[in-house]
Amino acid sequence: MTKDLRGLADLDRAIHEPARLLIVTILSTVESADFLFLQREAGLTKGNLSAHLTKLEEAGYVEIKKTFKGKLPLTVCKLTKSGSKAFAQYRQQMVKFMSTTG
Amino acid sequence: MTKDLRGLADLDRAIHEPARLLIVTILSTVESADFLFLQREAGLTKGNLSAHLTKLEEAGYVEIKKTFKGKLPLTVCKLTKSGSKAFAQYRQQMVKFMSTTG
DNA sequence: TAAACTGGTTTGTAATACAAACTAGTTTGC
DNA sequence: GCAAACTAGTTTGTATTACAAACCAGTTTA
Repeated sequence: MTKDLRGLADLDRAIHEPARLLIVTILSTVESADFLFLQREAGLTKGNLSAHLTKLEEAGYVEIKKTFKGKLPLTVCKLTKSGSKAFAQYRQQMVKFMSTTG
Repeated sequence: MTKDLRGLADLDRAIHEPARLLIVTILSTVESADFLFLQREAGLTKGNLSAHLTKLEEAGYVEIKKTFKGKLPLTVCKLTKSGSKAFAQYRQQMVKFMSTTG
């Protein structure tokens, strides 16, 4: 397994951005997560989180379901199959390029 | 070694950007590199490379020496001590967060 | 019934990545 | 000898972005 460093230029930008990387990493550890949980966990402002979730949704990586908990809105997010795959590949690339052995 | 995922938000953005991550990774494999070598190796346009090198220099991560090879300009770049350290830490973080074990 | 709160989205703005256009000097062709 | 083409970069213009402040629709509290 050789490192063609140029592969670094092809990193998936939808995932690579730190805030989204954090969101996706969190989502990869749970079955699903609601908006406020993600906000607390990631430490993002609502506006910022909302924007990043929209990007991830547009990329097809996160599925967003709007429902209600009692009378209040509830936004539930989960990684799609495609999102899981993309994240797995991103991790593989990163570990490959960043590990010292090689 | 526990993963506090929030650490992902603190990734060094001077390094994290893909083009710069590529540049820094290349520089970490050589003692020094001139502008055109970096351009070929990284596959960046001159303008883009120039801008990224300036950023890395401003961050104190790359030292840029302008000299001449014969009569033509020669720009030689190398990682500073601080740059090497920052890159090592970046890699550590990334491997820590992206490895599946844990 | 108005004020404050909840769970978000939209909007404005500053920073960024990028390539095209430019610059300063050099070599080549005629 | 001088214009045209080339070298090695830098600066400038633009489109995209990340981000938080302002906003919004509905709900609870006073």
